[in-house]
Amino acid sequence: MSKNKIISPFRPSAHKHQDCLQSAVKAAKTHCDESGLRLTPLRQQVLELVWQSHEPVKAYDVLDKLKQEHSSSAPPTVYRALDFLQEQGLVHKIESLNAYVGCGNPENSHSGQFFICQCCGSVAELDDADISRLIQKKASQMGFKIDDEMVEINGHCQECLVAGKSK
Amino acid sequence: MSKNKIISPFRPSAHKHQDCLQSAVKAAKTHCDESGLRLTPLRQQVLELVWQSHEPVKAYDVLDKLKQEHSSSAPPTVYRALDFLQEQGLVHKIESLNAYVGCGNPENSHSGQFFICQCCGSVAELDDADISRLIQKKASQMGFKIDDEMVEINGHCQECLVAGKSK
DNA sequence: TAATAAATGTTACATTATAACATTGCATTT
DNA sequence: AAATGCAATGTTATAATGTAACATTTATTA
Repeated sequence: MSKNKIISPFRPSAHKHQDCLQSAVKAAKTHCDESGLRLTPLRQQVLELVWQSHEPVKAYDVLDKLKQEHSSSAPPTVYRALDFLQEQGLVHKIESLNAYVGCGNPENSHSGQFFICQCCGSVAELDDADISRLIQKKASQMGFKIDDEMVEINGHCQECLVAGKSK
Repeated sequence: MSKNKIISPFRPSAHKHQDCLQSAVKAAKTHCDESGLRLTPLRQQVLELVWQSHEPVKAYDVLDKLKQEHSSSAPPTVYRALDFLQEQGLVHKIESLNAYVGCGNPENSHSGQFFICQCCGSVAELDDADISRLIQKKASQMGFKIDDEMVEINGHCQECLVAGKSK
């Protein structure tokens, strides 16, 4: 499989998002089954809430929605579920936004490169071996050993540019 | 001038840090003079506190130290100064740490790539054109227009690796 | 079934950051 | 020098993000 892949592209605003959500849940179930881990109803619900869109969502927004069906929810409820999902590569945290976004390819562990549209708020995720390799090379030149990469790029996606939005 | 440069290298633990601090303050003064901006005593003091080391410092740690000489300080005092210094490229925020680090090259505006040692906490900053160019190329392929890049790499620096620390 | 571990509930609090309005200080014009 | 305007700082309060610590419940296994 190519390592230069688009994990989650920018989506046309009218795409059939239900499919994204369903395949994410299915992948999560498969992953957890194979790893002997429990995708509990709570964890699945948090995963689904994160996958409500391709925009990163805030922990406290997830909490608010969670409370509607599950009144005992509190901050630790959400943070624990998000921590679990992150550890399993099912969601990523966008550090520059303090927000979380679903991962479209939990099969392969990766840190990902994120392109964040400041106009529509959507995020596209790449897992691009060229970028990783180059960063790795630069690190080696300094004698630096990489544990984890964070690449978050802010800008404007094609759809917003074409629409002439500027925000 | 080469664009592939190390803005701030990892420093030997015993380097003469006073020189780093002094040249940072001098560069800041020059920059503000040339731009008609005011490096007020407060802003300079915050800059100096950020430059106490090559480790990112937390806003509230800056605040605690500031209070010792300047008892009226409050969170907005520090955040305003940090915002000013960031806008002028005199400090960078490390998003993954919610912490701030001095910039060794405020002359040229840049977003920088940061290598963070999880052992000693030090940060090295690159402004590497190869990395920027590659990210730019990948963005173009998606029709994405970049406004700002954040690259934060966690790992272990050479000095810590040699010393066999693992933390 | 009892023991254990994992997950969730619950309360409290720590950390990070900003809003809103008041005051002060500096620069320019008169 | 006085009046004006704007930038900077002071001040209070609160919002937003995240965690510690311990109790309880649920699932798994001995």
